[in-house]
Amino acid sequence: MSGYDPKAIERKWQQVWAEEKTWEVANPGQPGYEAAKPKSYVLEMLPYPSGEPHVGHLKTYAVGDAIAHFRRRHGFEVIHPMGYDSFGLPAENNAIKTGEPPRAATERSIESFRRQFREWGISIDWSRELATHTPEYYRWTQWIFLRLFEHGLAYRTEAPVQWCPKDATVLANEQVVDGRCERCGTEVVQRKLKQWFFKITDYAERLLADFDRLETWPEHVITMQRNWIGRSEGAEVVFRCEEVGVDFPVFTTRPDTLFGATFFVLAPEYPALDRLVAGTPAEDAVREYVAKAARESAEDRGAEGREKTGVSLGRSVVNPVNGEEIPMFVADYVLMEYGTGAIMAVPGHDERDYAFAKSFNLPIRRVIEGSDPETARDDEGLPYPGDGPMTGSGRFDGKGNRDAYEEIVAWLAEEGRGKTSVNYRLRDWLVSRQRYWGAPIPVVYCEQCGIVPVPDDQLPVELPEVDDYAPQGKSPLAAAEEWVATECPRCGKPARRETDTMDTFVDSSWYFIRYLDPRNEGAPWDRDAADHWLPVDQYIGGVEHAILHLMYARFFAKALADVGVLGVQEPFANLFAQGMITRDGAKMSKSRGNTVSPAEYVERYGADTARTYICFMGPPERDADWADEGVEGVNRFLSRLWRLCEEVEPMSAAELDPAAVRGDARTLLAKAHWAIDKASRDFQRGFQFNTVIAAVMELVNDAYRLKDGLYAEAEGVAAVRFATATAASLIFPFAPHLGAEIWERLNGTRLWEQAWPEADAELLSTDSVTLVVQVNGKLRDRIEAAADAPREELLRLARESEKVTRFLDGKEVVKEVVVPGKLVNLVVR
RNA sequence: GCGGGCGUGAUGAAAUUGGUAAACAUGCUGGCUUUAGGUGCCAGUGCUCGAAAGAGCUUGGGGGUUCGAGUCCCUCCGCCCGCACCA
Repeated sequence: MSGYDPKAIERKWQQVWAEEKTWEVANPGQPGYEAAKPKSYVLEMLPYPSGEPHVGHLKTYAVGDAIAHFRRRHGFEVIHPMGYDSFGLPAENNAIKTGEPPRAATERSIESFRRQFREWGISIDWSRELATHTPEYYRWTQWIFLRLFEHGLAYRTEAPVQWCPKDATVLANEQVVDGRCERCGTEVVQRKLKQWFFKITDYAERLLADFDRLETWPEHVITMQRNWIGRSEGAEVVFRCEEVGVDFPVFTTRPDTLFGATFFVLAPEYPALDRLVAGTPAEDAVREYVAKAARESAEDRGAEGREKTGVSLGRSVVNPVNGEEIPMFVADYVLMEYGTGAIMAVPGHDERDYAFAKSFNLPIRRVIEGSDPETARDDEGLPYPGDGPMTGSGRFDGKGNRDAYEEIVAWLAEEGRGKTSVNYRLRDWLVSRQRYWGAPIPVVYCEQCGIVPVPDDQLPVELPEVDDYAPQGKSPLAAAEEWVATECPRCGKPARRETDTMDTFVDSSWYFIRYLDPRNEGAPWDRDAADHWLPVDQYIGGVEHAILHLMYARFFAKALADVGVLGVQEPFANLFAQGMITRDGAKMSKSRGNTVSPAEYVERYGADTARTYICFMGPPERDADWADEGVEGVNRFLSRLWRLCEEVEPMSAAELDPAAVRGDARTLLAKAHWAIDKASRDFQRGFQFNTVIAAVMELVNDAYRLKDGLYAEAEGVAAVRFATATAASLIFPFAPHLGAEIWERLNGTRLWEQAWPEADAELLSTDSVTLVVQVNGKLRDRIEAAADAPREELLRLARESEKVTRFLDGKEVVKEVVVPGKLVNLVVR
């Protein structure tokens, strides 16, 4: 025996698949298009090519590839493409450090990723490969930008934005975590800058509503997005400052507490603030407070348990429900980004307002009775956030606060002082970056015409070569004078190009559509091709993209549908969020020195072992810790399967008649069909690959136990052959090279062209079954009985058992429970 | 604080509708093969008592429903993830 040689086997099949372009599929209307087959779009999130792929990538593509293979063998025409999210900061930061242009380093990484994906044997349609940093791709990223611009969905405005001093760029809200840059961990600061935004807030409602259109998404991902969008219902109520004649609308979720408002607060960034205090005694104090707030980081401002600070404005507003004048303050616990940047403060029923009122000695008033009868009406139980009857609220007294809520809003609306309102936490998506390595924003600034979009026929706006990649507070593109200086496409006069580039999340928000028609030079995609393949039937990736990428891509699909170039509202019908692979219980990182290099394991054990191990570690959605012993265990199993094949291959076998087979041959055959059944069900039940593989292991174990006896007869040999080929067939989605090799040796055909096996119901059922006998729910014996034995027969057998009678002696059986095929339970007293 | 997830042997984990807890794998122990080591094959391995037969106990803790609970209900504890001065 020559032993399991994964290297030789894997090289052989990878060559076959590459030469024959096995995994390529054609679009409708193209030669080779399979009209009869239902389509299935299986997609893993595209990798950011940096250095070498890591085990996280291996897991994503091992899981996705298993699904792709499974679907193909169920008769689907599976499209399974691959590409690279190749614009981005790491390559650029590397360029700043080493001087090597980002393009060179990126293309080297792509090369390495491509090679390893091939070595892993992933069944990719390479004819559709793309990279987002190529002009052929970002030309269409720019094209999409222009369409959004035309539809008012891309706009430029000056706004306070989050600036990362280290990466020297602004960031989207989603890319700031706890006041720090999501990428490098540096504290962000606020700056006021003119920036490009996408109007994702217009889509807040649809992004929420269309969760209903999704088939299978993990509940927690939906929840995270729902929280992020942060819809809250309430009312907008207008308070007026008579002294200066300005209206201050506020958003509140508690209009029922309006009578309890005892003061009013503006955010430090509130635009009308200057005007309010100019020339008043409060001016200096307010200016100072605002300046101090501006200096503080977002993280410090949001710190937990922070003392409430603020300054009185010396002005007041009128509460529209009772005409009362209440004092105005500026305080940093009110955020300009949320609501209207102003609040009515109800210290009796809001904790934050309560804390502020305590510090500033402001009145605290109860307007809703508490639930505790002892303190329902006095000030002991304040602040009280719950429900109850209204009090101190004029004509609403005695009503439940929920009813009063509706009536107060209706009344305000009549008076023109308020209306129902819905507020979102979601902000518009800030897409400009003051960095080099991204798609240039395709607009031109003309003194005469203003912002002028670059015409479609002048795309792509190519990224110019520059000498210095280091950002100087503005994009390195600004230094490319020749490139910046252009002429206005509208009037022909000298004009300047936009020097910011687009957030890389823009690139990855539509790549899955480009795959469908990747070489199209006249359009981003052919509409028929997109309509045919979309939506993605199964999307696979890490949960770290739950909000950013997945929400942006959902927004893009809707926006593109509105633009009229796409036919789906939701790009990803089913999402599978895989768990992380850890080492020694910790996230892998270079600084920790606990990384696992897939290449090393592929070299030592082969890709089949590495892939199968990853799928065997546990349910793929769960985090799992890498263990070298586990890899060896899986390698041992694949070797066992291989040796079984080598052993039976040369033996002569008889034709098998499943109906006539008896004895061990039948036992093994039945086991094979059990494995088919189990594997098929578990595969579909949430991709429980670990138990699929365990079932194949059981089959191989049984074959080993029975084979020596079976080899005596040609029928027995046939049974072992069948078990071996079945094991190869079932393990194929995880170990495609080994599966294909064994199948070819035993059956002479190509495994991936064979339909997924179906279990023979005849062989799944057995004549006799083992039943458990319990007395008072405790296991006492097991009995063999005919599968169709009647209840009386089962009870007789159970009572006859010696092990059972011991527990029945001197007792009275008060109840007999019989579950056919499972158990008998005798209840005694 | 709000939302979501999880808690089962020495370890990774199984357990379709409530019906044999611990499949499969790792690790460990023993046997066979081998000059030896490794590999390979076979067997054993939840805990306690017991020489054994056997008995009792066991799914984070406590309680409940049921003939029967890892699974359903209540309650408490612990860990992980997301959001968080969001009006």
